[in-house]
Amino acid sequence: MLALLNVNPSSGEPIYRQLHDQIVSLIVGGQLQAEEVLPSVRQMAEFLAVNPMTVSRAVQQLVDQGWIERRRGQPSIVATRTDTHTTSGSSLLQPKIKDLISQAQQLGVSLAELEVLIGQHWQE
Amino acid sequence: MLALLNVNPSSGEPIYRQLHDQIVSLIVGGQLQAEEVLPSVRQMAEFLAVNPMTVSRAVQQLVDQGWIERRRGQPSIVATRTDTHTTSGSSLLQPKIKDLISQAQQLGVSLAELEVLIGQHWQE
Amino acid sequence: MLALLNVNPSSGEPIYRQLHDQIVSLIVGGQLQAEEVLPSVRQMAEFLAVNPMTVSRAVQQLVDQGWIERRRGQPSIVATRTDTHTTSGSSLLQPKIKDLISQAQQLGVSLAELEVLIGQHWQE
Amino acid sequence: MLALLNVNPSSGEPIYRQLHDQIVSLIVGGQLQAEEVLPSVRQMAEFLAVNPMTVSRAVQQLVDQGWIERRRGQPSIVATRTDTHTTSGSSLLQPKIKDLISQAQQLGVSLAELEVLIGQHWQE
DNA sequence: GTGGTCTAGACCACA
DNA sequence: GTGGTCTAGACCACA
Repeated sequence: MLALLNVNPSSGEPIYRQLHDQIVSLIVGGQLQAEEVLPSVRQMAEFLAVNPMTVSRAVQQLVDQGWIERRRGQPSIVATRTDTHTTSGSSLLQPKIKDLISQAQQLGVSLAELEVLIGQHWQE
Repeated sequence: MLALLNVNPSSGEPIYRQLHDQIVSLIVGGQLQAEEVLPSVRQMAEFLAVNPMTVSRAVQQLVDQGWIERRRGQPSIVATRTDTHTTSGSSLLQPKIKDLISQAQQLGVSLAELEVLIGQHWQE
Repeated sequence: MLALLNVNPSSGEPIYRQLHDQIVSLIVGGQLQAEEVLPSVRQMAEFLAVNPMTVSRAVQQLVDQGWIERRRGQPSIVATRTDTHTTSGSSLLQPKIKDLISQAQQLGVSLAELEVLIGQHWQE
Repeated sequence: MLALLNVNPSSGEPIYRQLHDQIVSLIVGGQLQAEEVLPSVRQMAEFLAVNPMTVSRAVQQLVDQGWIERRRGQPSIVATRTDTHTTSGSSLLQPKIKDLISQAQQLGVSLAELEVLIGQHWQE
């Protein structure tokens, strides 16, 4: 599963947030199944070449939000499906969609034009 | 023109950038014509209830990028159209489109689904 | 407001959690009003003689849970009343009450006895 | 007796302590009689689906505190009643009562309200 | 001035 | 082995 993670320290996005979002995506996307064991914080930190605290912070948020369960002294696991997880992938996209649409409308770009633009970039 | 501006201080996006992007959009979208007079920094700051420094920073960037011209002792105006402005609306959308697509793909959302989602939000 | 805070580093309870719980109690208890400005992280850290990161962590959680709003470059404020805040004081007590009752019942202590015990300790 | 035990690994309370407190409660509450034979560490661990080391740690503490007696090659038993055990149920409740009261007072919940809340949860 | 991020390193509790 | 907490200190973005 480590191989599915990657992080860009020089992106504007904080590392802990990149990691958080990636793991959420993996869970919602189905690459990570409920009850599946996660690599330890130290393993992820070493693999990504970042400080364990940074990884821990991402994991902490995932726990707070109910995506991950920590078990004392044992590796963490993907939480069993609950209300939180009913989140469909599409609802995660919503903020970005709204943001894009409001900019497009302000620019006078039509829905049709926008869909063409998206189609063009989809393949890359 | 003030009425066209609005800003969300609790959004993740820095205020100065929100303001900058909105003004660019207004120019590219045609709501702001070349040579049109802009409100003063103070007026905008008061209207938006933000710190004048913040407005100033947005305006400074717009000047640096050639969107706005400052004239000694007189109100600033939208710059006369030059190379810089040939920017089409669609190229301004590009970063957000790329960002959206990469998240959608990670979530396993198909292009068709994405277009449906966008269609749904377009009307609001 | 600083004077309302205090923290015991040698308690088993993590400092950041003590602080978190105290601030929630102050909000729910009404000592902190909505929109009220909070001391800065650095001020609290200095007053409590703990590391700013520790304070920051408590505040971060409060933000995540909607109790506090952070505003870029400006002091944080108690969030305007929302769903989150509808929490009555009594619902915050619930976990401890349940825990106490289950131990009492296991010990064969009756409800009446338990209430006497609580009455005895209340004055102290 | 196994059926009287249960443990919640995702509770904040360490498992070994949950187990310890439960067994003490069973002894003080009279469900476990003096000289009564206890299940082996392995049996308890298997039944509760926890690490045997964890059970062992709880049992060790019970031995240290005189609640349980270990006998070479034979199952452990509940210790014969001695001074240690004169502990009344109510004194075991004391820490939790104090903790609950201090939180209630900070939240501005009155003694009367608290007793109503406890009454409500008692039946469940 | 405000808060946010990250690191390195120490030390602890739990299983 | 696992994760949790805390510190000291550096550096950055925003208002």
